[in-house]
Amino acid sequence: MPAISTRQQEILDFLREYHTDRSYMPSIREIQLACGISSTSVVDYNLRLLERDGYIRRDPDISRAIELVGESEADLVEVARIPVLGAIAAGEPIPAPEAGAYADGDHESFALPPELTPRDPDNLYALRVKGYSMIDAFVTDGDIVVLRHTRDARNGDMVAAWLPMQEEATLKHFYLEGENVRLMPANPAMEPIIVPADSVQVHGKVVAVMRKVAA
Amino acid sequence: MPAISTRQQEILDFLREYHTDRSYMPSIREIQLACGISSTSVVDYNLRLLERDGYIRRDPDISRAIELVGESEADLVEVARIPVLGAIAAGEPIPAPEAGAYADGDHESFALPPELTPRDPDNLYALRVKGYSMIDAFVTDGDIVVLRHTRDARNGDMVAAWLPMQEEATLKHFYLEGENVRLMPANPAMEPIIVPADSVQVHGKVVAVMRKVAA
DNA sequence: TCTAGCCTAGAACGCACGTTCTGATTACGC
DNA sequence: GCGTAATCAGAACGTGCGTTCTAGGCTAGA
Repeated sequence: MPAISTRQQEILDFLREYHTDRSYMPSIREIQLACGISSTSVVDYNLRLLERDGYIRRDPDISRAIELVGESEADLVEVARIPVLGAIAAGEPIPAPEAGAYADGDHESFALPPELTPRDPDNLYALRVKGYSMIDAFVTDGDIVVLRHTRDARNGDMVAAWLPMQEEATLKHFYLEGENVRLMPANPAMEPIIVPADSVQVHGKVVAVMRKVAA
Repeated sequence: MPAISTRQQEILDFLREYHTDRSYMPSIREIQLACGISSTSVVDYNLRLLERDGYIRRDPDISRAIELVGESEADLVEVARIPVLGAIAAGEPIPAPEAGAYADGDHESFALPPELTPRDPDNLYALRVKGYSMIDAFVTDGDIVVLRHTRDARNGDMVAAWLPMQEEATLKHFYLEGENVRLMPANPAMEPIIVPADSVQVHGKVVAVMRKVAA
């Protein structure tokens, strides 16, 4: 792209600023006023140059029909925003995903990249993993686990389970075996937990794991 | 939000469609034409209702100044797109992040959520983890590791290293100890690799890990 | 049947706004 | 200097476009 004059740069900046505020583009005369330009023809002249150099696109005879090309839109990806309800740690209760929390509560939110988003992005929430009690499942302290809220897990699912008797929360693989539920660590060196099915509360199944490594 | 008539729904749909195409809003008469409405006053009337019910916002006397409220913009987040250069597996060479690959090559790309993006989002690339040779670092088969390309790692960094002598690639913690480099697994049950510093090529340090759990 | 409210028509009004025309001013190479 | 091109001024023109006025067709309840 060719270099542009300070005036053109000024116009371009104003376009960006105006658009983010109002979501539509300024008129010629508004540009004139904002940039301290004396005539509409000067604005038109500079817009013409900006269009020739590929910075903007214009539709003739249409009001405010200026498009900023090549920027923003390409880097803007629609992502699912999911609430981070809290932390999951062995021994602490799992925060309940109360109704309405999914939309936009006062919770911290997290942008899940499209590549990791399941087909059905509803009822998703995230928990921050606390402690080192689930390293057997490649999940360690500080990780963010993304869960879909569900009460009935299928065999093999990795679930956030709450054991009311033991007052313990864990992240384990879920297996229903007759009357009992086996909560299975991924590490053969650790023992599975086997409890009656009615003394386990499944709060959700893990659909994604993310971790930021300390720089 | 109150229910809206089919005509209002039709207008709303057209607004969305038109805006995604042209990035500005249609005029009253364009809406009239597209929705098969006989009069501009009917369009204005319905737009008035849509505004009253909170679906859109309008600026009076300004052409095409219709904003769709509550949607899209809030869910659009600027994310860093990073290229997935290939896979890292023990025994296979690490794909070289050739110059220009960061921008937008023909590589698959991945949207890194802002929460996991480092301050400096340059020189980032991603590798798909193949095999189970790094489970000691909470990284398992199928994971996506995000790395920043760098040649000099600092002690404790988790790096993608290439050992030309052994023809082996690994993901390990890096420690420089005098003349030697110790590549340290996170699991005490596994032995560290100690090699001369000049026979190790650091290709990058891990800044994030992500995993999609099979549904 | 009358009336009230909701929705639709058609046309006209008038400002908003893109465009264009004629010059003036500045910048730059010779 | 001089000439050409680039940039800027000011004004006028024509139309795009929001707005409004009047009025007609619905349906429902009194």
